[in-house]
Amino acid sequence: MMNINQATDYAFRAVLYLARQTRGKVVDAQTISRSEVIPMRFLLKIMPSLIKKGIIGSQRGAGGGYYLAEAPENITFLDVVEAIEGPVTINRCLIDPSYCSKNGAPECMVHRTLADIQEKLTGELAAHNFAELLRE
Amino acid sequence: MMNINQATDYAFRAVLYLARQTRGKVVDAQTISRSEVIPMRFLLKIMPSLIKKGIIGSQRGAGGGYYLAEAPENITFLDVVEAIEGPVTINRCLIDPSYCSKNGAPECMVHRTLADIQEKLTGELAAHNFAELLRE
DNA sequence: TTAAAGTATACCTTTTAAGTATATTTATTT
DNA sequence: AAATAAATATACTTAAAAGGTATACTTTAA
Repeated sequence: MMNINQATDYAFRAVLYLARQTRGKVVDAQTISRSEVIPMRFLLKIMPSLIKKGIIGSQRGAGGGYYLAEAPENITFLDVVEAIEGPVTINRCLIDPSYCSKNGAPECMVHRTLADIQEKLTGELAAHNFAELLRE
Repeated sequence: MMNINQATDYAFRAVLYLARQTRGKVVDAQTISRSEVIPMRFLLKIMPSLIKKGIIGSQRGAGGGYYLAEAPENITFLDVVEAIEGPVTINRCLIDPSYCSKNGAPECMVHRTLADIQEKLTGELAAHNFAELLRE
């Protein structure tokens, strides 16, 4: 079905939640979990991926939590998808030619067309940022 | 990773194989399986989905096989994806609101943006047909 | 009428998704 | 300095989906 996974869906909501706070405000995991109806433990597991990408930051210890590390207009949908799922690849043969059962026939037309479609998709994901979500 | 599955990849290659034959030619499953390096039994399982969509047709009995049921220019990538995987939905909340753990908050911004992205993706899939693959 | 095809089902095995649990580290507060 | 609140690291579990295989059956040309 070509869909994003649940973790990514939760990540979108967590980032949007932080984007709605006053800039730099630190919010603990439990508050985000309750507000966005995301299983607490699961949220705790995906947050480090967003941190590694530089989308959010964290403050450890009592009174700690998470905060937005970038301006909302600089965080795109592509950033979040890549943070959680890694590079977007609509067909594995596009990253690993050995994956193809025809052994990466170099002149594969299907491959080329999928590469084109994939490029359009990533472009579209990159075209949407979180500032836009705050406005509407 | 937002990728199509293996069955769809095989289906693309099977359809392209038939599109390369002289119009209406009947080719048996084993020949397609060998030429395109697709596991025979697996190919046999996915072909009925392409038939239901009207993309290919079949001839049963001795000397039977499969043939293209449409002109290549009328078969799009979207047709094949939908035949095998059903409707393209990048997030399940887009087809089933009850799926959302926030219970389909009607004014969900993430939802709206994903719907937009999905529309662009299906448009892109529909913009590529098999006649185009024959030319290059 | 027999053999070569596709069809229908059902099964199996591996991987991935989704979520849970435990122990540990960090840092604030008292 | 101790207690406590919070994130982090790691490992485990369960369920579903992906990918493929096997068997029995139906159709039809030769």
